[in-house]
Amino acid sequence: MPDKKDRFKMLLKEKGLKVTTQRVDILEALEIRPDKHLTAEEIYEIVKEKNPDIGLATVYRTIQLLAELNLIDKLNLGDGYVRYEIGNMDEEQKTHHHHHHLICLGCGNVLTFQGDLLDTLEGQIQKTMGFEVVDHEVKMYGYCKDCAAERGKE
Amino acid sequence: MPDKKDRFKMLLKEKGLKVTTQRVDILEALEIRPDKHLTAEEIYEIVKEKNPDIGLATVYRTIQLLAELNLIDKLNLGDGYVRYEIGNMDEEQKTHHHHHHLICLGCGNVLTFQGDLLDTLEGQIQKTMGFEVVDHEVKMYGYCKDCAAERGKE
DNA sequence: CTGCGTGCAAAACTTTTGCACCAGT
DNA sequence: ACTGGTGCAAAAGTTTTGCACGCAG
Repeated sequence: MPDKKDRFKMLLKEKGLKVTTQRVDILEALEIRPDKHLTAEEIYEIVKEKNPDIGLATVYRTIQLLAELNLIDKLNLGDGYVRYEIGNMDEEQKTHHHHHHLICLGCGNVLTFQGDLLDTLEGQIQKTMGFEVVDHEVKMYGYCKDCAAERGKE
Repeated sequence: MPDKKDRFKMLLKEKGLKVTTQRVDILEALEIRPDKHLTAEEIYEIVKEKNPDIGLATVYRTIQLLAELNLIDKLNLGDGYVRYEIGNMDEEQKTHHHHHHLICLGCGNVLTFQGDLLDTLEGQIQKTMGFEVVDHEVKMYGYCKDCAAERGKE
């Protein structure tokens, strides 16, 4: 895949916006982080290591920009923080995200899964209710393999 | 179905908690309202019509209580407000809620649907990933029948 | 140069908490 | 009476906004 940073820079130029170090740093933070699902504050802390002068307001403003450009997805785990993750869709596939999350009630980890069954469900909704589905978000709460085993022992 | 208010009062007594007018008023507000999915502030406004002296803090405290008793469900539409709706489950069926919402991007209405297909999906997740699903929440964004028709015209 | 973007601080907003008073049991 | 509940106001916490300065184009 083409580097996400390049795509970002391209989009900025297209729209007559400026490519600043802060904006690139913030995208990088989201890209590098393996555990994903970062809050604004977490992104701020990461970027500050490299660029201590950055302001939290800039993080919020850039996050909003990135979401508008469909480069990142908003995600709400219900813990009071809004979280963000890099979108994993292809170039032009701007619609239909893949927000399928398994949230472990034991360790708090968030896994992702690919649900092709959702398409069937959407077809059903379209037919029975006339509701035209554009995007969806699915959250499953439960226990991951390890935590389920741990609980089984007790 | 047995009156939800009676069930609430019963549960309160069981736990040695008090049945106050405020608590009953708040449950009533959630029960009466047809459009459901109310924010704390909205509940506050509704109850204030009947009991102008109520405080917003009491609404928050009661909401928390009702959620703990599984009488209402938390719901996050991603618009910055936490919302609440009366649970539609049977007496003892405390696990596995039915948070299946269709959110219309046109008119903003929120519809509900019953998704039996989700069970299939859960079985698949259990098998392939060893993740034990306890509860789930599904949100579909799109256009309801009316709004889809409206958009078709243009 | 021109104007968009940034940092800082203050504001805005939702939700929580401390405390004195009040009401249900 | 006792104890938990309420209202008010202040606090806490996240996100937004106004403004002067600085940097990208």
